[in-house]
Amino acid sequence: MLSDHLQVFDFNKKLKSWYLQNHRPLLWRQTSDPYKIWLSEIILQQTRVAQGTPYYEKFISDYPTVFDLAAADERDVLRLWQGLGYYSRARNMHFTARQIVAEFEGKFPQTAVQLAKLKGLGNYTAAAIASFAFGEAIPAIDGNVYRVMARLFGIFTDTLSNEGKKEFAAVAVQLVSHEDPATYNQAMIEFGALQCVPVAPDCKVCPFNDICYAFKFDMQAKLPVKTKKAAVRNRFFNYFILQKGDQLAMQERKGKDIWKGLYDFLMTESTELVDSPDVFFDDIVMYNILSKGRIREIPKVYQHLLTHQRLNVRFWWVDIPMNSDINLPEGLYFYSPEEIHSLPKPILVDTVLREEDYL
DNA sequence: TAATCGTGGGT
DNA sequence: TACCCAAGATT
Repeated sequence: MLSDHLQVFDFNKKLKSWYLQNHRPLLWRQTSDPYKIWLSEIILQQTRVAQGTPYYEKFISDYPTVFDLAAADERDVLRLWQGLGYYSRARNMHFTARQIVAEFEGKFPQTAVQLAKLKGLGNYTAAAIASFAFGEAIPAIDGNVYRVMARLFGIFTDTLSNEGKKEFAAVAVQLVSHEDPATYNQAMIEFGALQCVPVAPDCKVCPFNDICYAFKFDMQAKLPVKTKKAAVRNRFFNYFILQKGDQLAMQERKGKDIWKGLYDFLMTESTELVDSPDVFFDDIVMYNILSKGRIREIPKVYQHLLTHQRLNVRFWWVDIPMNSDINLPEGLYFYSPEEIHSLPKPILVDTVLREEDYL
């Protein structure tokens, strides 16, 4: 551990020097506008820079200010977010934009404590905005920073445990620069992202290989310590794409399951793969719907991987005659191709519709 | 508090 | 292939 102020001062000096020579010219670093910084931080949660960058550009273009975002429909915000995943980020961001306009006249709170009260902002994001936009001397500890600290100082406490968070935070508070906290936080994050990478870091060229615990004891692969993930569970979805003319029946997903707020089709979930449409007719509700139309061929199985789920999905296309008086279940409506294009959809649904040349 | 929330890239 | 992981937050 860095035991005194002189060592901390020296560490910060070398870190900043490394940063000034090696950092990437990322768009959201060219501004001190808290709205843009906030937007970038939400987008980058659990998301790679390469994947998030085009979304950042789209959002800044469509919603240049917090007022523009607040004035938007949630559906359009989700549509712009489509493909990024973790859609609660978009819903919370939209909610918070409206709160900032309604309660704070469009101005962001300026301290991490105040920022952390907003929906979608936890300790990390609040600290990041507070330091980047307002110069607060508070450490912003993301996954990169956990990794850097764990390796440098040989901290084996689980970074995701409460104990670990306290321990790492205590060390980080000692390290953070009070002269230039914004650059310090950017530098720690960038150092983790570029130099102290998760797999096979090139420690020969690391400016800290003289003091690094992990390098000294060859423990780079063991640090940081993280709890292992829960097992992936298998789920079996049967989607029914009811098509009437050029319109498809879609519905907004509700509840606590995946893809809340996005649009998909009539669906049943089963405990195993369904190979014949016969079983669907056992359910009276499904019978009443399916008997109004004609099921096409038995569709292929798509496997769609989420962090904790493996979805095995069949899309059963059902042609409904134009003169049918079919009554759709609650929440299900026919939409035109143009409307469907503008609806936010899970990437799997979007992919299938494109494959069928529908979108 | 441990489980859950997406998607895509890398190995 | 199967697994890891990526500027975390919420419940």
